[in-house]
Formats: sequence, structure tokens, C-alpha cells
Amino acid sequence: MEALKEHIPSKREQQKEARRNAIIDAGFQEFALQGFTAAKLDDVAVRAGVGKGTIYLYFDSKEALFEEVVRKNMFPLRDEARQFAESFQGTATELLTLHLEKMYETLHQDKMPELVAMIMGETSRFPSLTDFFFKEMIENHQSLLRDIIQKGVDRGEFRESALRQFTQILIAPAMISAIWRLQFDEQSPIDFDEYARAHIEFVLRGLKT
Amino acid sequence: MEALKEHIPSKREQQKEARRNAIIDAGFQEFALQGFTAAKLDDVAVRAGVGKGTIYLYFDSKEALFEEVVRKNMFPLRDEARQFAESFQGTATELLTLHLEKMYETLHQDKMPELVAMIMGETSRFPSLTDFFFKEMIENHQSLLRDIIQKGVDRGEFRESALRQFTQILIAPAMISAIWRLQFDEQSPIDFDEYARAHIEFVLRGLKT
Amino acid sequence: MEALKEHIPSKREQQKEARRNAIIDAGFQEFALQGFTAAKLDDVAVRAGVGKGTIYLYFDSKEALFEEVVRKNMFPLRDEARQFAESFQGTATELLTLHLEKMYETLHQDKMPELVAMIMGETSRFPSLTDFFFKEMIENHQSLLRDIIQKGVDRGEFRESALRQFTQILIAPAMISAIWRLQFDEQSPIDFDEYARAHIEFVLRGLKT
Amino acid sequence: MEALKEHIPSKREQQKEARRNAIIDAGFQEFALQGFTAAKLDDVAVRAGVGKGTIYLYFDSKEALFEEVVRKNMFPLRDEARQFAESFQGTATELLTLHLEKMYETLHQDKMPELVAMIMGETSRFPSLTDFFFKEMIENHQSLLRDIIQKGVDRGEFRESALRQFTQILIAPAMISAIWRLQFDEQSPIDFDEYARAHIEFVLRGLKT
DNA sequence: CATGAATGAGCCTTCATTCAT
DNA sequence: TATGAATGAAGGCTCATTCAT
Repeated sequence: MEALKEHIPSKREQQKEARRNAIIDAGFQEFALQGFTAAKLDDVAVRAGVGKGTIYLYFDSKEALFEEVVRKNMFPLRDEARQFAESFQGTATELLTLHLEKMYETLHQDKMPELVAMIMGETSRFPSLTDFFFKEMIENHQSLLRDIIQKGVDRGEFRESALRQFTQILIAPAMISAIWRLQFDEQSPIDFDEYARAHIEFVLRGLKT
Repeated sequence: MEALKEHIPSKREQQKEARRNAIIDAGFQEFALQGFTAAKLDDVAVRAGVGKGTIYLYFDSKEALFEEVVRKNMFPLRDEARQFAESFQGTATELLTLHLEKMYETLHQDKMPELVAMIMGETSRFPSLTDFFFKEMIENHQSLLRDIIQKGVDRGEFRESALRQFTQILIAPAMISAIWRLQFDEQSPIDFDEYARAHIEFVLRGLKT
Repeated sequence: MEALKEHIPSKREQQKEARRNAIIDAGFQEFALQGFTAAKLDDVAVRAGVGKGTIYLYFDSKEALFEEVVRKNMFPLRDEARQFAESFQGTATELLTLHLEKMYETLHQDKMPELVAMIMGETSRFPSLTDFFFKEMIENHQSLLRDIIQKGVDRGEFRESALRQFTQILIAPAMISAIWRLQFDEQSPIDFDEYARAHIEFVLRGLKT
Repeated sequence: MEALKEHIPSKREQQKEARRNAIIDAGFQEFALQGFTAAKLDDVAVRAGVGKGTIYLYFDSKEALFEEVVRKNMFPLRDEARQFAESFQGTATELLTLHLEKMYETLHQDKMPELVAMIMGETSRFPSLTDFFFKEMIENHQSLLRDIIQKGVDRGEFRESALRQFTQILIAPAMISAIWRLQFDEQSPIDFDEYARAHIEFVLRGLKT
């Protein structure tokens, strides 16, 4: 039934989609490197290998592109989280450990620290982005963490604590590690694996009964 | 004796200092609200109640003003920390608790969340600021925290742990709380006092023997 | 064969070239009228019939435009000289006479006096222009004059003299006549044809055996 | 009789005069170096060792200062000429020779080439200066030269020629030599003494019977 | 659809001029 | 009288956006 509606993309449409993605990727790089205001659409166009006017065939404005860039690049952060939530069968401790490990992995990929900095620094000036970000990312993620904690409490692994309410506390060190990599890695390089281990151990100690 | 060298500021000089501060304050507001690139010196001038050209009597450029703004406003964060470090006589636990409480207090004052976001978002594009920030803020603060932890370990309050190395982990939730207030407080207001208490308890649990 | 590589300018490219020339011409007028520093790109844009930003599609800066303006407008001065150098078959006297006559004609065309004043007044602050000017104009012209004089000496028309070394002496009155037209023609108009005749006769008398 | 009107300057007035001169001298340097528009009154003030506002106690505007600068510095050029005109007793040939030699000496002093370039390049935008320049300098100088030539003709030293009418032709090479020193001396240094000798010989040959 | 030339509003910065001290 | 802090108009330059090709 649904197959009827299924849309087989023509070559033209594949092209369009590819181009759109190229622009978003180029935008990501430029926004991450320069920040929203300082980034130039000229540079985005060059990086994407398209004409400057072409960007406007796909996005209404620089702001619209920015929003798309943030949206698109957030998803890895969100999606990796989901995988464990539903399928994983081990203990809550194992689940939380794996989750945080994956979070570090994602947060330190490629231009992710820049993205995080960008979100922290500029998103507050884009209300619709803040909205989107909150609903799509924060809420999902918070409820995921709460579920894990609840599972741990139910299984007797974790104790009851206010941390279930303030899940920010649990993941903040991971966010900050990305910022650190971006800003201070040259001056004071950190072994982020050890950092992650210390953080996870810290979290577990805080939650365990 | 020293009184001879003492500099009694004339009215003119007091005026100049006052004006300089007015510009820095106005710059703080504008940079916090708009971000570095988007902030307009015109607006800074209006807010400071001076002519546009006057800014250039006190600062070489927009960037120079930005650096001064960040420098100046960082100091409360740094200085409040120092107070406890040297004088306090209680246990390490009490000391750490007080220190974190003060940190929350400072981080949530007035436009502090905006400053934090600004620093996280834009500083990486101002190498000299990053330098300054690292040396003046991060290093000081890290060594302060390490001293407190060491004291706790020495007194048998805290256990040995990798957290002494990665003090970022301990304070990250406080930084993130400022970001949260800035970005999501409308959508999902938090009781930051409870948040702080949960965080501090979490920290102590992570450190305690 | 070469036809294959031949570049047939599209309409677009013709347009661009035309616009570029329009800007250079407008710049010439404005620089000639106001001098480099006092000339406004706004006015250049209006005069050229383009938007202000358009100038920057063709030139990197006001200085770059200035250099192009000077370069471009020098060529008549240089090129008219070349014509006689190679082809002319008459006596050295005739050649020199024609050369100087042509020089007067060129120097008093349209905005040439302004150009001369501009070059004398402002070029010394543009080292790259001075370089260019010297190599392209002065050296060429000096060697041309020296060739003519040598020819005259060889043919027994002219005597040996230090003037072959200091060709500036021979043409200085022509340069000054342009300056005069620009500055004093209102107060004390000169018959520049007679002036030119007097100058040429003077030159020949100075060179002749 | 005139002594009655004689004004004995008080110390105050001497101070004022000295200050005024300091400003004019500083202005000369700056205008010569930068040109009228590019010169900054700030720099003039610093060079003169006075406050910026002080300039306005002595001159109405930047333009007024410029005019004074040009006026004042022209006088050496004018006055040296006068000396010979009236007193000298030798032949017209000697007189003209001495006059031209003195002219070279003056034109190559200190910042004179810059002054000449300034006059040629910028004066045309200052009508009142052009007026003054013409009346004070050109007319005087022309009549002086004409007198010398007339004297030479009367004495049988010189022939009748159109050069008496176009005295510019006679002195142009000296003006151009100043311009050359300013602009091309680095690239192609000239022995200006030889140049002057060649010029003078050339002039005499052009005038002699 | 795609391009990139053209635009002009907007911003940082300079500097002649003013004026309170 | 002298100062230099303050001003704001003005100009060089940028860049998001438009539009003819």
C-alpha cells in the first residue's frame, strides 16, 4: 500500500539531493570554522562547488541554511543514542557505560567540537533553532538517560537520586571535553580516553547504590 | 614615603576611567546579546552614552574592545575562587562545597551565562584571548581545585582518583547550567539551587572515600 | 591552428570589459579632479554608472584602481612616441620636431594635464607606481630620445652634448606647459602652439652643430 | 618716523610667533610627506609640539594652514631671485647663470622637491592659492627673467626670441629636476650639478646671438 | 536549473573640528 | 592661552541577496 506512494527518485532528483547535501556540508565547515555571522556564503559556495546563487535555490537565506546545518549534524548525536535504548539487553551499568562511550566518540569526531561550540555560542540567537534543538535533542536524550537510570534503580544497580532529574550533570563533562579539545588542546592536550574513563567511573560511583 | 608616589586621580582622569568602564560594560551587553561579529559599535556607543568615535580613544579596534570585555568580566569568576583557597580553615569537603556554591552564584549573575556562551562560542577565533583565558582562568582554577582535592586526600576525606587530574569533570555541570539558563530556561525552567545541590552532592560522592 | 585557441569574447565578457573601462575612465576623471586621497569611490561609481560594490569586482582597492588608471592613461603618451622611433625616414631634426609636436598634442588632450599633475603630485607615495612609471615610460622615452639625438649626431645634424644624457631637459618645457594649462590658464592664457614652436626651436638650436 | 609705528614684540608675542612658525614648519613636513588630504593635523600637532586644539588658535582650518605653509615656503624661491635682479652689475649672461644656479640650489634644498610636487599636484584645487602663487611667484619671476633677457638683448649678448615671452621654457628643466629627485632618484640617480650645468649651457646657447 | 555579475545597505574606522577644563 | 577629550560625518570595503543570461 505504502509502496504506491513510494517515490523512486529520478536522476534529476538525486542530483538535487546531492547538491543540497554538498551545500549543507560546506555550510557546516564554514559555520564551524567562522561562526554564523563571520561565515561567508561565497566560501560556502566555493567549498560546495556550486555557484553562489545556487545556494538560494535550496535555502531561503543564510539563516535557513544555518538551521539546516545544525539540524542535520545533530542527528548523529541523537541517533547513536537511540540504538542502545531499545535493543540493549545488559545491565543498566553496562548500558550507561556504552552510551557515554559512544557519546565521547561522537562528540570528538571531525568537526563536532566546533558544532558544539557553535550551538552553545550562537543558537540562543535563533529561537526556532533553540526550539528544535530542545525538542529533538534535549528531550529525547533526557528521557533516554532517565530510562536508563530508572532501569538501574529498578534492577537495584543504582540508588534513587536527584540526578535522574538533572541528567545535564551526568553528561556535562562530555560536552565540556569537546569544548576543551577545540580551545585548549594546543596549550594543554588531554588524553581524552582517560578523561572519558574517569568521567564514566565518576558517574557510576555517583549513581551506584 | 610611598604616599609621595601616590597618584591622586584628577577629575579628568576619573572621568576617563568611568567612561572606559562604561564602554566596556556596554560592549559586554552588546557582545553578550549579539555575539562578536554581529555586535555593532554603534550600539555599543549608544548604550555607553558616548559618541562612536570615542570608543577609539580607549580601544584600538572592535577586537581589542572584545578582549577587554572578556578579560574584565572573567575576573569575578577567578577572584571569587581565590578568597577561599587561602583563608578557609574548615574541612576539604566544606571548602569544596563552598567553592562550588560560589561558582554557581557567580555563573548565574546578571549576564554571566551570556559571557560563558560567548567564551565557548567565539574565543577559539581569538588566539590571544584563548591564551589569556587559559593562563589567567583555567590554570589558576585547576590548581586551586587540585589543592583542595589534595587537602582532602591528605586529611583522609577524599580518596585518590583521576578526578584530581581532570578537574574539568568536576565543574562542567556548573558551566553547562549557565548555558542551560541562557538557552532553555524558557522552555524548561530548572531550579538551579536544587541542580547545584545535586551536583555538589554528586561531586562529593565521587571524591569521598 | 591558432584559431582554435582564439578567444571569441562572449557578450558577457564584452560587457565586463566595457564596465571595467567605464570604471577606469570614471576613476581617471575623479582622481584627476580631486587627487587620489580626496577622490571618493562613491563618485567614481556614480560617474561610471555602476553600484559602489561593483568597483570591487574589478579592482582590489582604491589604490589598485588608481594604479590601473595611471597605467592605462599613460599609454597614449608612451605609444605615440614609438610610432616615430622605428618607421620614420627623414632627418633627425624632422624626427625630433615631429616627436615634440606629437608630445604637445598628447599632453594637452582632454584630461592629460590633470594626469600629469596627478603623477607629479601623488605618484611618489605609490612605490609600485613609481616603478612601473619609470620602467614603462621614462626608460623607453629616454632611450627613444637618445636614439634620435644619436642619429642626429651620426648624420652631422646635431653636435655632441650632455643633453643626450639629460633628456629631461629637452622635454621639461612640454611637461610644464601641461601644468600651466591646468593651473594658470585662466589667469594668464598662453598660446600653446606658439609656446611649442618656441620650445622646439629652442631645442633644435641647443642641439644643432 | 616709521620708528613710531615700530612694534616691540613682548615676550608673549614672540612666543606666539614662534609657535605659529613651529606649526607651519610641522605642517610643511607633513603636507610634503603625505599630501594635503592625507596629512593629519594630529601629526602636525605632535611634530610641532603643541596640542591639537592649539592649531586652531592660529589657523582657521586645515586649508588655511596649508595655504600658509605654501605661502611661507615659497618665499625662499621668490626672494633669492630678487637679490640679483636689482643689485647685480655683471653681464646678462653672468646674471642668468647665477640666477639659475641659485634656483637649483634652492629647489634641491631640504623638502623643496616635495613642495614643488605638492604645488603641482594639489594647488589647482585651492583657487586662492593658485591666485596667490601666480601673483607672488610667477609674475615676479617672469618679469625678472624678462628683465634679464632684455638686458642681454640690449647689451647685444642675447638675440631677440620668443623665449622672452615664454620664460617657462627656460626654467622648466629646473622644476622637473626637483620632481626627478623626489620620484626617481632611487631608481636612476642623477648628478644634479652636471644636469644644472647642461641646462644652463643649453639655455645660454638658446639665447645667445 | 545554475550561474556569477551586480547591487547597496551596513559597518568599522578615521579625522577635522569643537569645547570644557 | 593651551589642551586633548569628545564628536559624528564621511568613506572604504564587505557580503547577503537578486536577477539577467
